[in-house]
Amino acid sequence: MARRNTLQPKDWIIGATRALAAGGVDAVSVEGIAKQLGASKGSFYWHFADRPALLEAVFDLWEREGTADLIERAEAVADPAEGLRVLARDTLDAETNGIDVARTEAAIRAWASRDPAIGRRFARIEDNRTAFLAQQIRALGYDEVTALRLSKVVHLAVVGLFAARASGSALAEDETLTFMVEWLIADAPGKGRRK
Amino acid sequence: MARRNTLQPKDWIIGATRALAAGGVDAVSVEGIAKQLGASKGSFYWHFADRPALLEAVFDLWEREGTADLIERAEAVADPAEGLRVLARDTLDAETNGIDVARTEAAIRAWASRDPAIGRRFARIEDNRTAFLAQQIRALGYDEVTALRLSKVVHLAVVGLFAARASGSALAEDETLTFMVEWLIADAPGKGRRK
DNA sequence: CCTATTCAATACGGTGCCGTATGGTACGTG
DNA sequence: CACGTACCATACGGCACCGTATTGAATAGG
Repeated sequence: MARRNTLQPKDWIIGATRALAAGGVDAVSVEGIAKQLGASKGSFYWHFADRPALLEAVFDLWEREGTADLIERAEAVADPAEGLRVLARDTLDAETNGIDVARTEAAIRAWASRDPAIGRRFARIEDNRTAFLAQQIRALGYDEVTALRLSKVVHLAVVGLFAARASGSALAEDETLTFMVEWLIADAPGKGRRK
Repeated sequence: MARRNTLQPKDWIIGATRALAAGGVDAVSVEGIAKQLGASKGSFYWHFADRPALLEAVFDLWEREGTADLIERAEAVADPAEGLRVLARDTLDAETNGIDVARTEAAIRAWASRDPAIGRRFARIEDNRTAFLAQQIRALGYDEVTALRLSKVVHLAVVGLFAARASGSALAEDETLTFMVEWLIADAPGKGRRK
């Protein structure tokens, strides 16, 4: 690990993610990122086999930093109400690695809807998310079936929030999500919790 | 209007919409649609000036058939509860012109997030939708500010429903939306309506 | 100081797409 | 039947991109 002013794979991955967020998966071009990075293709093909390999690395990084980490942080909180708040706060965090989270999320979902392999991986991640959501809501005191329904509603709203935010919609304010979460907590049957 | 077995502009528009729904705006290629239509570029450039003109026509058609019509039909219903049900039912209708509505909607939103002109038109349409939603919810008996909040939640959930459905997610069942709508109606302060 | 290894630039062939140019066919009308 | 017009196919130049091949610089280690 001597060299330091040399380009690392992660630089390419981040550049690719930036391009992905900005223009969708079709906009992730080796030559484009190279220019935008002040390098050339020669460098890229040293670090990666080909374009698909880069895309896979993009997905891997996003899966770790944009998904798994969120749930881990929220899981660490004992109180389910507070866990949901933490999750909401993290979800609303605008960027990671200087890249817009909502646009990335939306672009990756669109990508998943076209590439079957990515689609399968994405579906698994989504299942994890809603399972965790349902579990937290269940822990608030809701019964099983209601918790499941509510988790779906909340999840769809979050998906919509990302999509709307990516398209610059004025509807996508933080307040809409926090309103939902606080309502969920306040209306929980278990303990008559009020803010 | 003599010729009938000849290609009409609308054929190209529908083909383009199909391509848009399947692969996003970048997948709308003149040569691709031509092949998929059994024609050649010569035909296309007879009916349209260029690719942007085709895309504009795609957006126009979608705006009329996929948006304005919905609100009109729901507006025709006097009872706000029934109007919401009609809107939900129409929204969940799987296809128009043989094209998947959810994928089209998702693709157009992604398109709007990249093309500023489309973005502005799309934002106006979205405003109309939520304004109508808020008005209906208000008519159920909710107060102004709550109706506004709820309309945003419902709208985001619908956006999420489309996005999730486009990516083939199992979470995107009709039931989740109808559950929300029925809950809205049942919990309305005005009349204690129950199904 | 010499050399092997790491990293990167340039040049090239191949492909898919856009838009134009040019030519061809079929039909309505005189 | 001649002819103009509506409609369409083919061929072409240009561009952006992928992936490979080749060459070059910079550094570590003997």
